Amino acid sequence: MSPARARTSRAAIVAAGREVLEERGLDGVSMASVARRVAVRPPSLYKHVRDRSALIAAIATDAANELAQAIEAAGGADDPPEHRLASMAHAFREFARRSPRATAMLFAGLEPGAGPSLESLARAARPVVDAGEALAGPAGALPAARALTAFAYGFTSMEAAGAFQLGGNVNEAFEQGVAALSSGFARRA
Amino acid sequence: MSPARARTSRAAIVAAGREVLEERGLDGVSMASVARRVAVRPPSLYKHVRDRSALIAAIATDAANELAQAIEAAGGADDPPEHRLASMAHAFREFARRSPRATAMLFAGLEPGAGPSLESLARAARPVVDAGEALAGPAGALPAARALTAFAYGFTSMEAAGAFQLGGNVNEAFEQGVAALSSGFARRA
DNA sequence: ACCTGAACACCGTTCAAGT
DNA sequence: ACCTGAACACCGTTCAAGT
Repeated sequence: MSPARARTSRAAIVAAGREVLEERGLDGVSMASVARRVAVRPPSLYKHVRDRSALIAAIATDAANELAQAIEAAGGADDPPEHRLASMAHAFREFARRSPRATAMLFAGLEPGAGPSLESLARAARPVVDAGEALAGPAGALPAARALTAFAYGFTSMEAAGAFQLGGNVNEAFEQGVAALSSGFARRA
Repeated sequence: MSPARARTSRAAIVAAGREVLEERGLDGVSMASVARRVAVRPPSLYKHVRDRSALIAAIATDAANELAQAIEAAGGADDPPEHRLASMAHAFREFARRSPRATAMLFAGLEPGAGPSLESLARAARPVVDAGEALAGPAGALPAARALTAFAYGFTSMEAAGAFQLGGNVNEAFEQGVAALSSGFARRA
């Protein structure tokens, strides 16, 4: 009559997984560590996620959706496209600083099946492509969006990895890169 | 009098590790799989590398040195800096296509201690900074080099991850991105 | 001086048994 | 319907014993 009530949920498991990911890295996201955090034994997780790689994929998709939301919020105004792109690039960088390891998961080519869902990534890409079209016209939209996304991701990823060891003003390099790409693609419109 | 002669070497182990890395991914680089490839039992590896994370770091450093060589070769001529930068960006992209998983290791922020040596990365960065200085002057050299490296890395990483799903001409986006960054930073010189 | 088998702790996963 | 302990295969690592 009272079959065992759920003591956790898929959402709680994914959220716990994201915490562990940022604290201990991807290797630290074990079924044991996540189960401990939601106060359950490891085998119980299999009632909510298929296996560890499905859990990793769910964590990545969760992060992608949060990123999409941040980018939508930043790109919504009807400013000139250069401003929207700069503001989305900033939002991306802030997300990457909050969630560096999740950001790496979104782009850095995990094993097939362990990455975020394509829909969640497409949702994050849409506002960038829209602003790219406003900037560079229909033909230039996709290359412009790709270049800006690649730049923002590459930059923040190197930043998170501590790759900028030579001093200098890192913020300025980011600003100038975004500005250079914007004006470079705009000219071709 | 004839103590056991070495049946393998650190170099052979690192080379085997790089093969396994590209074939099966980072998770596939186990002490067991690498030992099998060099025809030795797992415990023997510990005579040549401290532990698995030191092996991963050695694989990353090996890849960084190969990348540095490719970039040095591409950036050597005394062409105008725009040409040198474009040619180094192409060399980077070719390396990333040959060794996609190693490339991800070089930039995508592994756990501390598992990344490539800083010297090997600095060696790869040097020719880019030099060309950046020729393009943008002493003050603009570092931002220009960082922006171009971030772009090239981000782009090839997304390419390897299959992130460019929307069709269109991917090569063209890469070319245009490099050109936009070059001219954007040159103008500020 | 390096290689090996045995051993240990740990993890992902399955499954029968609980409630 | 979900949770659990027990069990299995696998991996990283150590170490004493071989040559």
